[in-house]
Amino acid sequence: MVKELKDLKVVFMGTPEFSVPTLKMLIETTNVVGVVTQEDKEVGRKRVLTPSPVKVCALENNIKVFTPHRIREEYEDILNLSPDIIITCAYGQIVPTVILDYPFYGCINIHGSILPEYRGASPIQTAIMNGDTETGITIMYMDEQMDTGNIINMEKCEIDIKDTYGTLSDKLSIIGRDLLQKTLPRIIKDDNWNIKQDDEAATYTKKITREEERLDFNKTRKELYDYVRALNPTPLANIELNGEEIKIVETEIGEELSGEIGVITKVDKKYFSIQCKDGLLNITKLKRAGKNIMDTASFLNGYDKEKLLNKKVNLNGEE
RNA sequence: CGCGGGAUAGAGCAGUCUGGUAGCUCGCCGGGCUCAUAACCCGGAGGUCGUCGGUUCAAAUCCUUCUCCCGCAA
Repeated sequence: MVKELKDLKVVFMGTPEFSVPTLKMLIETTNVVGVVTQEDKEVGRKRVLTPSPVKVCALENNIKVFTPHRIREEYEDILNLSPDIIITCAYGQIVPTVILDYPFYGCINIHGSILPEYRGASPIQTAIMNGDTETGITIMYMDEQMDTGNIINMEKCEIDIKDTYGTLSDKLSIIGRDLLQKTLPRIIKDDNWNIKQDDEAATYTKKITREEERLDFNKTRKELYDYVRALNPTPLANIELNGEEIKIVETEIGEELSGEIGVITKVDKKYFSIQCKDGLLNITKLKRAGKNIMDTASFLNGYDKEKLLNKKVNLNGEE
């Protein structure tokens, strides 16, 4: 059953901006018969029902959209589309076996790491957080468990020292799209790798919790620097200073120095520095509650410097 | 109507409670000092104080309408 790509009936499942480039590519090159995404969410202070980026894109292209509350129970509509293949990219729900078993060419997933490393919810953030210099995209078949299926193709990607979750996510999103485009013809011809994962080597990632957003200055400068960019642009790492939660947007690794952990030991014109395990972490860009992101120079223009120098940030949440 | 913060010069803030000709820290422009400077000194431009209306001799300030931005929570 070899088909032309443009006749291939595809159901796409995805939710965030990350998935959109891939969806667009599929719309151009295949026959996308349906898109499955998460329900519209009440967002923000006004609680406006907001559709996911994938839904917006699908509607713009007049493609049927399905937003099952629990796909585990509401899968009939999807099967009724009789897809030849289902392609998933950051959908956000576990897909039941009934669906996985249905399409002739199977269900494939685009994952933001080089599997079996970083299975799970936050592969991109975790790679940055760990200070990795390389990550990538894996395209693989889906099975009942999370990110455990056979590998079809992968492509590596360098992580720049200045990459954030946001910038790296953008890069991987494009790499994923292009890699899928290259790989799709081979999937149809059944001429792909189909390599079993080495479960022994697997590592796992989990969602970052609210408490984990607080910086722990018992760590090293590099660890904190990586942590901050792993949480940028969302949800952003934070510190508590003078009773106020301040989000940390961007830092630099400062000089090597020892001193009491968590104390602001230096206030420059363009940044201030907090003592961590092996030296100073320079805070160069931040965000106060109720304010927009600003560079530290601006922050310092309006902030009483006596409330900064030699003050200690709240280290609660320490182990 | 989920809770809360905010809108004052290009940026960040103070001033609002106790109405009385708009201020601070930067940036910018010009000049000076210096071997030099992101340092220092002198001078300058730049604001209808988010919007509508009201109270008042007088409103950034008090009362009211609306708009926009942001944090939390979901």
